[in-house]
Amino acid sequence: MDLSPRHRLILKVLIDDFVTGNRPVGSKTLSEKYELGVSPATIRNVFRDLEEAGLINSKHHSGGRVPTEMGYRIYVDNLVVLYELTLREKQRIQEEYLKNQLRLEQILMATCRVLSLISSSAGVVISPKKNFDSLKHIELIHVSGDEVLMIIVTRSGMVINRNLFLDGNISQESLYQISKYLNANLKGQELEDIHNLLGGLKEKKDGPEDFLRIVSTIQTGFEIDANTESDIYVDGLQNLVNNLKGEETEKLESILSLLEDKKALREIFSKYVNTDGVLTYIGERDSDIMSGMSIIATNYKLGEKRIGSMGILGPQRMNYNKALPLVEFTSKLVSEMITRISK
Amino acid sequence: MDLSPRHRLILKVLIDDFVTGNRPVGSKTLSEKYELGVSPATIRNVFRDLEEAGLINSKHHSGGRVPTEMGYRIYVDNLVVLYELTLREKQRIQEEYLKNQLRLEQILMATCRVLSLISSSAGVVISPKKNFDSLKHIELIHVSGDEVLMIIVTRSGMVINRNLFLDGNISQESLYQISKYLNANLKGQELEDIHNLLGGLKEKKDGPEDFLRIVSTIQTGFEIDANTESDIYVDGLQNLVNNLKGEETEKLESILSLLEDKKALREIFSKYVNTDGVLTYIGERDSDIMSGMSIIATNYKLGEKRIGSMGILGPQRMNYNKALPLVEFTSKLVSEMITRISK
DNA sequence: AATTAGCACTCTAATAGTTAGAGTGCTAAA
DNA sequence: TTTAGCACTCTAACTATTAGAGTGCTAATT
Repeated sequence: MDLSPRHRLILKVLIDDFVTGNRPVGSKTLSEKYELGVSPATIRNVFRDLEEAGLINSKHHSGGRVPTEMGYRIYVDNLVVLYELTLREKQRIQEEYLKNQLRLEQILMATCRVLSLISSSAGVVISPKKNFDSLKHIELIHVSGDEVLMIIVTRSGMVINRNLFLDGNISQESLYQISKYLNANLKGQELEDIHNLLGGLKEKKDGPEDFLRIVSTIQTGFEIDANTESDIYVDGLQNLVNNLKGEETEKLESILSLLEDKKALREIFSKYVNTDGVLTYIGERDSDIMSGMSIIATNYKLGEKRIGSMGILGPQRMNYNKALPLVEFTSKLVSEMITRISK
Repeated sequence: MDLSPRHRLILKVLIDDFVTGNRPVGSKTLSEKYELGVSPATIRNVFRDLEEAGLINSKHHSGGRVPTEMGYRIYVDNLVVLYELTLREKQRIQEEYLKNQLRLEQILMATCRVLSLISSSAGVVISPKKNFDSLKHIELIHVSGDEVLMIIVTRSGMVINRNLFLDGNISQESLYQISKYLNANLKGQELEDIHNLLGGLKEKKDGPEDFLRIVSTIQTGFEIDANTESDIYVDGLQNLVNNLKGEETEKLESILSLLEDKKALREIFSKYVNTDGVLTYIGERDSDIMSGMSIIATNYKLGEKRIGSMGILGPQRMNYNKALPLVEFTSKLVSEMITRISK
């Protein structure tokens, strides 16, 4: 399936045109609108080849051609000429961050807003995976009776609250001592490792007496389920309505329920945390929910460490040439900001 | 504009029918479908009166009648016969809560889900107003250098985190002492009052020396902006798509952006916090954003105190007879649960 | 006096027919 | 290998037509 330069060119302009105009593209229009140097008849011949290769499609006998998922795949991987964000656009993005830049939560929210605003699709940002974040501070607070509030501050700036229930009463004084001990010994470790470490200390009975009495409970506080314990930010739903205008409303409904289903969304986006570069997922025809839709996503980092994922979700027919650089640029910016505030 | 019983009856069945069938209602259908004991001609006469009174409308000369906002108003206030939730429905609601019932956040989320599921509209829940919540526990934690994390646990179960920056360094020991002092003196007070109290202590230089040194900063931590500091839960967006199917997509777009605009949403719903009973807002023709839509909302309580608001947002043409009891029942349930967990 | 039957009229939504425009594949010529 | 030419196809837009439901008015009925 190696394509000649002409085949590639024609596939590219076909997709460019389809993405802009949202209607099937015919040989005549293509030759008139773009200076391809070949006649419609030649284009038709190329179309035939592309159709045989499964890269384009036509719904009706004389209805013009439309890219298939595979066509988009080739386009995104090889053909798209990335648009360079203008200075104005970059400024606009940066301004959005300047409004409130102190807290992690606000940075992520702004990121989501930026993604949706500039791409005219839905922006999605998943907060850092907590289990790989590292401990900045821990504190145990006696709330009432046998109830203890455990506060974990992580390096990336998240604050995790846990309600723990002990077997018996414990004084705030003891809790202070235990907090002190925990901070001295665990600071800087990843939360997931801490869970294991605590297991070890429990086994070896290593540590102050008060601490050993409640170590099991504390350990459960460090059980972090990556699948339920990250926040998800979604923005720009109205863009989806706009983009899917005219298509069946069921599509819109199913996408909206996907975007409301935190668990499913997390599952979809989580795979981008641990892969570098901006990736494009193009919904397949048979997988009902994402059919006709694409996701452009990447990760963001704290220092050199990939901690979360972000991206945009829009119709397959979207401006990849702008969306890809947007996601890339924004992710770098977020990473910088997060790295800065964690110092 | 006092309506005879017959006028009221006909307005009621007209709206009942329109809400169910979503198409304009004519005199003949009405007389055939319902046993009104009068002929179509009589119904037509009644229609004329109702039309003169501004309660119903017809878009085209022979296009059947449709209720106006005023018509809905009368219907909701005087005519609707409330549906009694079946035992099954009540059970279903309670089950939704049983899945995760420990934390306030989860209760509110479940409430939102219930509202949207059963009403087939969008559910909206606003978390408790923080400034009227009362203090259960406060703790100051030294994070690094001059940065202090202030944790406030409220009676209703919320945990508020604040990053404070002091003028100079302070030891964790001092912070423990200050926390102790604050808990001893402020526990049980409303957060807003605490802000004022701290001002008084600052004036009078009343309290331990360490405390007075940072009282101003602590005070700023209690500045709570009710307009930005409550969480909002929204669920059931796909229902809106379904309900507004067939209408212009602009409506859907504007409603979705409203639901994404936390500030606006909060503004709309906040007025229900301090009024008792289930209220119905019926969007007016000229106010663009809510035209064609209705809100059914009420508050929920901690003990006897109204602390937050909740409700559903759907098309004007909705099942008021079911929506109203749903909101009422659910709000009572939430109030009970919140009251229980705060003990 | 209130209600209803009858009637002529109106409007929508569904159906079918027509046509211009864009697109197609194939063949033969360049 | 490319292109011109041609016969054919399909859609979307437009027009007619019609059945069905609804209306207001008037005169008859209760």
